[in-house]
Amino acid sequence: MQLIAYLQSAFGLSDDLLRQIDEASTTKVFQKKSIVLDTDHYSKNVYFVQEGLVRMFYYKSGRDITHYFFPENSFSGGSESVFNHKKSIYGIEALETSTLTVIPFTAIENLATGSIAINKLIQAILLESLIGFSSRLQSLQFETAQERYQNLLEQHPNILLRAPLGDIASYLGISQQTLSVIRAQK
Amino acid sequence: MQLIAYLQSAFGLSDDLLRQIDEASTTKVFQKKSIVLDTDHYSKNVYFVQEGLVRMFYYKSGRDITHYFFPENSFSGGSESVFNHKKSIYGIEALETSTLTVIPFTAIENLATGSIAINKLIQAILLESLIGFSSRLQSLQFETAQERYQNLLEQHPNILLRAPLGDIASYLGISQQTLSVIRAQK
DNA sequence: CGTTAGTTTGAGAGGACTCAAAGTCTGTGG
DNA sequence: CCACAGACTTTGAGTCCTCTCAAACTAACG
Repeated sequence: MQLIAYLQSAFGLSDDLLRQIDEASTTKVFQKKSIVLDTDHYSKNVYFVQEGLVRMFYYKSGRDITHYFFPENSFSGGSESVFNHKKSIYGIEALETSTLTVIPFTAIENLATGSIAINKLIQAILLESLIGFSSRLQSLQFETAQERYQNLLEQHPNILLRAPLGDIASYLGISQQTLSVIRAQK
Repeated sequence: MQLIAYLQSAFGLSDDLLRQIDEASTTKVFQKKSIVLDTDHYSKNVYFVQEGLVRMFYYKSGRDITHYFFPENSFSGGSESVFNHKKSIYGIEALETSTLTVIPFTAIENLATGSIAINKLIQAILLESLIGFSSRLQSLQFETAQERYQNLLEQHPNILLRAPLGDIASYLGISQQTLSVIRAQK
């Protein structure tokens, strides 16, 4: 789905706001395995995944860790760095050839100074992100690797099919070998 | 510090808004070990800790888990349930006799329909909460129990002194016994 | 069809858990 | 002011999950 259509259906923004967002944004195709956004850069962009699958990742002690997967019709962008003015430790990689709409967040911020609706949109995105973190936290703290895999399998079976095992392992917080073992026993 | 003074210094809200928030809020003293908010209830209140220390907790498989500690000058309240309309799994307990200001979030929401500044306040609270979760997640995923304890010791040494070990252990995501062992060796 | 990335398998090690029991602290009633 | 009960903390033994290191497979791509 296209960004504007999505915003309209999910948030019911006025035509005028939609037009302004549309004008500020650009849509680009990223090849499979290409880097959409490097780690450790300043970036005030938000990416809307129109088509395809991307992963947000970062480096921790030299390892590549998957922070999150973003399939079609989702917003990706290092929340913290977009809202703060900090360097983002996160990078974004296209796992499939993907069509992304790049939205400069500064444009959203400008609109936000004059529109309550846009503020609500921002809050909705923040809240969604918060809920995601919260459930991730619970899962890491209380579930075994096995259970986490099982949940992913039930909730996002397509990701299992579309992303490399290594990326999934780091997303689940386990080593690739462990994931392999878990997957074998079933 | 009192809520209004805090809001003024941290967010620079207008006198008019401050007055409205003040009028909607009430301040109460909770005895040590008393329950400020039960788990599994609907609650649209936000609590500002003027004095004392409270912990937010929930039950997971029959165990009492500390979600977070809130010392003086911080806002407590089950973010997710305040913003959604869901039951909160979180409860709040006073670890010390504490003075709390209870703010009905509906009042904030009402003000938010007409004030960009209030929207920014809401976003700031959400963002802070997001950053907190994020660092918690990282810590759980990559640090050993030992390191997590060490960090808490460095960043919030007072909590170690003011809260029971069992509550701290569940906050760190380890058993009380393990925390005891870690604390002994050093 | 060979090179490289991705996945599986195995052995051994270590951290944290559980269950269990002993020891210490704290506050209340005598 | 002391003694005792209940809460809190420590210590120990044994177990299990997940990790690392290492090596063998397998699939993908030019």
